[in-house]
Amino acid sequence: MNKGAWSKQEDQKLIDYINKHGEVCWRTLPQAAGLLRCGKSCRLRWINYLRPDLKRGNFAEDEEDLIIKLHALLGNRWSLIAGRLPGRTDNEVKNYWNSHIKRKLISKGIDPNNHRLISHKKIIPPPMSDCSKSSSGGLLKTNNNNKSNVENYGYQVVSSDEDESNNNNNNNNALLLPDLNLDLTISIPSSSSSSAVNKNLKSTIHHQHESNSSRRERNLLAANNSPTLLLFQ
DNA sequence: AATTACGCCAACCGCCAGTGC
DNA sequence: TGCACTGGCGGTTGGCGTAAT
Repeated sequence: MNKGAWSKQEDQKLIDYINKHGEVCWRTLPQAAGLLRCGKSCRLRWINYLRPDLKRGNFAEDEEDLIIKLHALLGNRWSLIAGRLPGRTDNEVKNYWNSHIKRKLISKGIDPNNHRLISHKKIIPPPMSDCSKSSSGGLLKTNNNNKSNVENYGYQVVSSDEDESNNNNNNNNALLLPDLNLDLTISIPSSSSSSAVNKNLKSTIHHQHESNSSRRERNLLAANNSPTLLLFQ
C-alpha cells in the first residue's frame, strides 16, 4: 500500500477510472483502478485535488469575507462553509483559515474562535475568605444584574492602564458580533456565477449554540444542498 | 554558503453516524 | 438489537519551499 504524495501516474489512473465509471465504491476502487492506495486516500485525492470543478489558486476578497461570516455562524464546520464556496474544498478552506484568516483576525485584535474583540481585562479570583461554603466549590453566586457572570461569582474584573484608554476609545469590551439574528438565505452554489459567493446569500440563521443539533442534521443539510440553511437553536 | 525558522498545504488519522445484514 | 462496514468530517502531521540569520 502506497502512502504519501501521489505520483502523476497514480493521479492519471484515478482520473481515468472515475471518468469511466464515476465515483463508485471507494473501497473497491483502488484495486479496480490498479492503485496501491486505500479507498479513503483515493477519495481524498479526488475530492481535494483532482476533481475537474475545483477552482484552486488564491482566495478572492469576497470569498474571504464569506468564510469569516460563515465561520462566525457555523464554527469549524469546514464542509458546510466550503459548500457555499463553489470550487473550494473543506480542506482548502480549513488550511486558508488556519494559515491566513486566523492570523489576520488576531492581528486586528479579534479572537478567531468567537469573533469577538479580544478583551484585555484581567480577572482576579476572589479571596478565599470571601467564598461562602457552598456545594459549588465554595463560590457564592450573587444576583446582581449589573455585574457580569464572573463578577457575580466574586471575581474582580480590572483593566490595565493601557487597556483602559482603549476601552474608553472604542468600548473594547463590547461584542464584535452581538446577538446575531441574521436573516440570510444561502442558495445552491452556482458554478456559472462569477461572484457567486455573495449572491443569493440569505438564510434563516439564529446565532445560537448548536449543541443540540445532531451531526446527522448538519450532514443532511450539506448533502441535500438545501437552499435554506437552518440553524439550530 | 550553510543553517535555522517559518509558512503553506497535501495527506493522514481517528472518530462518528448511517446503512445493511 | 447488535455488529461490521463505509463514507464523511475535523484535527493534526510531515514534507517542501522560502525567508531570515
